[in-house]
Amino acid sequence: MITVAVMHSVLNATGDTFTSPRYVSGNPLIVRAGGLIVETEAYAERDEASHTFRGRTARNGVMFGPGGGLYVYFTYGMHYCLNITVGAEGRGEAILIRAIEPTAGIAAMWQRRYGEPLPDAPPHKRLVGLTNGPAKLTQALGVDLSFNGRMLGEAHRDLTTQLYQPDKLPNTSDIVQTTRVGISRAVDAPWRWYVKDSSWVSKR
DNA sequence: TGAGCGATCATCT
DNA sequence: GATGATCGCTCAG
Repeated sequence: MITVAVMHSVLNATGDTFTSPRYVSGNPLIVRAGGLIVETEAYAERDEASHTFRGRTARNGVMFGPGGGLYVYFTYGMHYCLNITVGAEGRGEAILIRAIEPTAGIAAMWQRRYGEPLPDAPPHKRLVGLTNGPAKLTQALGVDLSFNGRMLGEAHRDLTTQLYQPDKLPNTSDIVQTTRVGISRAVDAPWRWYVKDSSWVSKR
């Protein structure tokens, strides 16, 4: 239930100071970027696929914190992934944000992802590629290890969630529940959810 | 269009 | 020393 609630939220991030010659004339801007969460995975404490399965370590300590914390980890030598803790303090539970549908700060996300200004007529395929994966969205939002251990809504380089048009929430029938991606253990646990009709879902 | 694979390093065994 | 909650490029079909 918590996972589905997270999926009904908009994720916003105030990334690093960002300068683009196209949008800024001489002065750097703080850019707020974000999007509707359209794909998530849940990881529980006694879950073989979870970082918390073997107990608390220096790396996964944030996952044992109170709900609403940000657990960011570095993987494959080059990627960051973002989780939001959801369990009570002492329980290693979190939700991996796997994809968002951009709603704000698209120019900033484009610059971060592709290293170039947003073109006048951006190809749909590249718009989707901005944030249709856990490491893609962290790159687009400017999320790195400096966010690890912070709480949602914390000031300065913060990350927040808010309900997206509460009167227009998608029906639960529009949400698909299925197995998680890219794991080698507990592969049958149906702990991934995504918005059925969103182009930004990483894998169907 | 999909399979295969290299990149690259923190973390854990 | 091995592995990984990934991504993007290349190549074959």
